Amino acid sequence: MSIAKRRLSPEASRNMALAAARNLLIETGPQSVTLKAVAARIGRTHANLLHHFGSASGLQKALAAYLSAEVCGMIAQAIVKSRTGEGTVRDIVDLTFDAFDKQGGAALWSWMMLTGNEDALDPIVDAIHALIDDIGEDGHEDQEKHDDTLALVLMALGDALIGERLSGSLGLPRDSARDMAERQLEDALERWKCGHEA
Amino acid sequence: MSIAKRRLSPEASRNMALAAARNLLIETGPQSVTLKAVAARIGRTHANLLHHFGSASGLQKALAAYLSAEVCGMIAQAIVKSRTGEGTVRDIVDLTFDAFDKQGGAALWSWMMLTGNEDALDPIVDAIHALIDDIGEDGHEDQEKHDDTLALVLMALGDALIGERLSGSLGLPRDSARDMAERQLEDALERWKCGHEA
DNA sequence: TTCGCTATTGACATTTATGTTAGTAACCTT
DNA sequence: AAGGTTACTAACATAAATGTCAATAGCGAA
Repeated sequence: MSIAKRRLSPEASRNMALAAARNLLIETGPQSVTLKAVAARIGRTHANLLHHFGSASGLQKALAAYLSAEVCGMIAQAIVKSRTGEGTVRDIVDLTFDAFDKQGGAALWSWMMLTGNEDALDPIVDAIHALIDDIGEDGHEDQEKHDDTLALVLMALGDALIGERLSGSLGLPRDSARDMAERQLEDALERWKCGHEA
Repeated sequence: MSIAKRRLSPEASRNMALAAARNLLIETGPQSVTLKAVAARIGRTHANLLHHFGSASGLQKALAAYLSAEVCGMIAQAIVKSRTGEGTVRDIVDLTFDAFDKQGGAALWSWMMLTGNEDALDPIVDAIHALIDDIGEDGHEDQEKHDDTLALVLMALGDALIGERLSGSLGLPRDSARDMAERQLEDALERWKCGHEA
């Protein structure tokens, strides 16, 4: 029927759709990431998205993988810089918090958990695993290291969800949680170093 | 028409509905807390809930207030016990974590934030405010006190959402996050005490 | 007992998200 | 240029959630 649009490669179509979905997620929340809304952003129909992703949950899973890759790439860079002395511990904290907040990680992941779609979180868990192996001064895998990473991630997630609301109400500066996380991570790095030297 | 059920007082009806809604929230997540599902649990129709709560978002707000009261009452008790020496710091941590996890606080709270329903969170924020005034040995209101409370709450929220998934994948025991929170809160209490004596 | 109030319901309307299908046309290969 | 593959669309179908409304009947008050 009528005027068919210019054809895109399946990859280009998927990437455009995923970028649009991510922006939609960040701007207006997970519940607004619908086939119709995403399609409208890239000038297609929702049937087109079903063609490329198979189903709505297929789009969700693809979005999870897409966000994981994007976000973990950023954090990995910060860690590398930190190890070579170019970056600070605070950079790691900021990038982790941003990944959950500004990048939409918290919205996506908590939505997945709350809707029982836990499988979609596999890529991000794998990515965190990889980050833990990279973080710190060397490759040893202490229990402590996992503990401290867990605490950092949990605080980042919590902060992205309710940090603004809560710190505002308590009269705290917006980056109060980041300050706490920074302190804790610095203590942790110190501990790891000593433990290794001993 | 036909067979009308036995009439309940508005309060009894509301309380039954709210308890059902809370259980539904805990068991199957926020998206399953619909008028129809809640009504089915108490043997009524969804039109009945609309009669009592005005709208679906009215039910949500009432649920938020209901959960806040229930949960904060528990935590407040733990704090009182802790001050009289009957309870431990760990009790406070456990109750806070349970409030978000087993009591459904995290599901409700993050659901409200993600759906842009932030107003419904007022009662919880107020309750946290009240708790902060109670916590610790005395009534002084240091910045630090707020900081540490914020960290505790954020970790509890994060843990409720993805703690099981993440700690499991990292090979950590399930209560790893609680252990960390306990340590931090003990340090904090020590700091507050010293600051006050000085 | 009678009367008024209202808790309760069934039937209907609306909106929205997801999914299906057949047909069209753009692009690549030959 | 011809033909096949498939990206793309419109139209339809379906299911679920919310909301409206008139009618019924339980329950307390007079």
